[in-house]
Amino acid sequence: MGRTAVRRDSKAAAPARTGRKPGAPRKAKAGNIKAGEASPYHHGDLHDALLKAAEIVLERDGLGGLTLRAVAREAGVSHAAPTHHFGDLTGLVSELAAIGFRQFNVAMAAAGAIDAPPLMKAMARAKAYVAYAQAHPGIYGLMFRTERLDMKRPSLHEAAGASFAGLASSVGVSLQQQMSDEALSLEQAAGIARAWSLVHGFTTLLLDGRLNDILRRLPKGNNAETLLDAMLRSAVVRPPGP
Amino acid sequence: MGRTAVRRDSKAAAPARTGRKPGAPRKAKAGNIKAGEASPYHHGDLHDALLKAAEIVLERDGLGGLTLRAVAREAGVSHAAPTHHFGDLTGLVSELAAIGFRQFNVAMAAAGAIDAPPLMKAMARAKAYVAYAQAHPGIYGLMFRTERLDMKRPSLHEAAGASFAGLASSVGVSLQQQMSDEALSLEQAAGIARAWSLVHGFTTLLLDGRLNDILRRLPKGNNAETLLDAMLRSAVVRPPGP
DNA sequence: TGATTTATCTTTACAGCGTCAAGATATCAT
DNA sequence: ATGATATCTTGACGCTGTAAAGATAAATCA
Repeated sequence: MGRTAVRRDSKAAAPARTGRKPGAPRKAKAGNIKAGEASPYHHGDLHDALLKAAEIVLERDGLGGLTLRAVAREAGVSHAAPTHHFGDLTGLVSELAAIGFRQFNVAMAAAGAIDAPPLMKAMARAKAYVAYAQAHPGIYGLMFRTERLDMKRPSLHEAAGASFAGLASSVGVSLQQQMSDEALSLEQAAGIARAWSLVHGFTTLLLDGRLNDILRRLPKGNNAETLLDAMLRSAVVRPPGP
Repeated sequence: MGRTAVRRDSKAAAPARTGRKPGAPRKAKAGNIKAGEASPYHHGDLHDALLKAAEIVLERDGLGGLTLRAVAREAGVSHAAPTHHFGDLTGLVSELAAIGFRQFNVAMAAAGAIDAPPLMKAMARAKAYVAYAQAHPGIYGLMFRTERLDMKRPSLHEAAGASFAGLASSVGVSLQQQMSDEALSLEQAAGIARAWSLVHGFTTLLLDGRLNDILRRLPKGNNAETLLDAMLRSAVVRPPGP
């Protein structure tokens, strides 16, 4: 009775969506929306469109601005549309993180493909690692924001696992040993932990602005990259010997 | 007009608060509430009580559960009470992070006070670093969740700066050089970045569960501590040479 | 002391959020 | 063609942060 509902959403949200009465003549074969047309009731490829919108929102408004409703607005659909495709916010965030891991894996594979002595290769990989994070700070942050992820999601679990495998193999742990769930020697494990901790720690500190004081006080001509270089040079990479 | 308000808060929130009509005989000198008494209108030391409540909520419900209203409920006050003391959620979170940095600084100072050769001291400090984070995972996470902090808050800025100073000095940068905002050599900066990245990276990976796979496959009798030990042993600590 | 100012806390209100349920619409299978 | 199913919208609810206004106690001052 005495309860007057108030509409709160979709104020100036999606353009050209209102005012289409039942029975509009939209056809639009799946996955092939003509540019410029008003959006049809069935989007066609909303799943991917939402993920792209999410990436835009994330890098534009930061993690705090990454909400289901903001993504829906960005994609021009109703606020509840994402639920159907991702279940909940954790689902969408997890899928976005999975995309990040896959992008990351591609970048790391490219960096590892060069022909160079082991030490040079290791440095190139480390630089590619940091470079990816700097190019996609929002996504990299997401990839390691465990409390907002569902690591059991197959796509995320797989992509993150591939990243880890790449890292391990670059430190000298054979792929065979990885797959078989075999035990690691303490030295092998330490090698993985050391390499990963060093580069991940540097990356997160850098992205979080925790190195700003250091960077500001560096000798002229230096920056985050040269600092990374110097840091890696000073961190001797020992081959995993017996 | 047709707008019926609905009460939504304080369902079974604070005990023994309702039913105290105007003119109750509470006196309670500031900062000295007798245990068991019903809470007075003026709490006396709500600022600290809220911070303690916040820490409880954080370690119990995680970062997602750390809300102004949850903290107010935990402290037994109205949902808007925290605003007066901290301005907004960022303010409260930042104060909590500042407390974390101060606790952390105490722990690190204790670890650095031992009498041992430099290498042993460095290892002891690193272990103390990780140990603090493991003992207070929620707070440690907060201390580095930059997007939720206001680093310009004096208390936080100061406490975080002290942490950094302690770190730098433990790597051989004189306090005098730090205070004077003097330039750092690339080697000095690399030394700081390397030590911090290594230990911070290990800590965050560990707390985020990213090392679980490694830990599970370690030889019998090993755990996160022995892995850290092995990692630090393999990371040669070079003295900051000229 | 008594009056007034100030600090502290509560109440009320509102918009944004995630999420569920129900309805509308388009595509697919038969 | 027709029924089933997938996709998307609408509406509602309780949660959140936060602003504004009211209530109460403490502090200050005459």
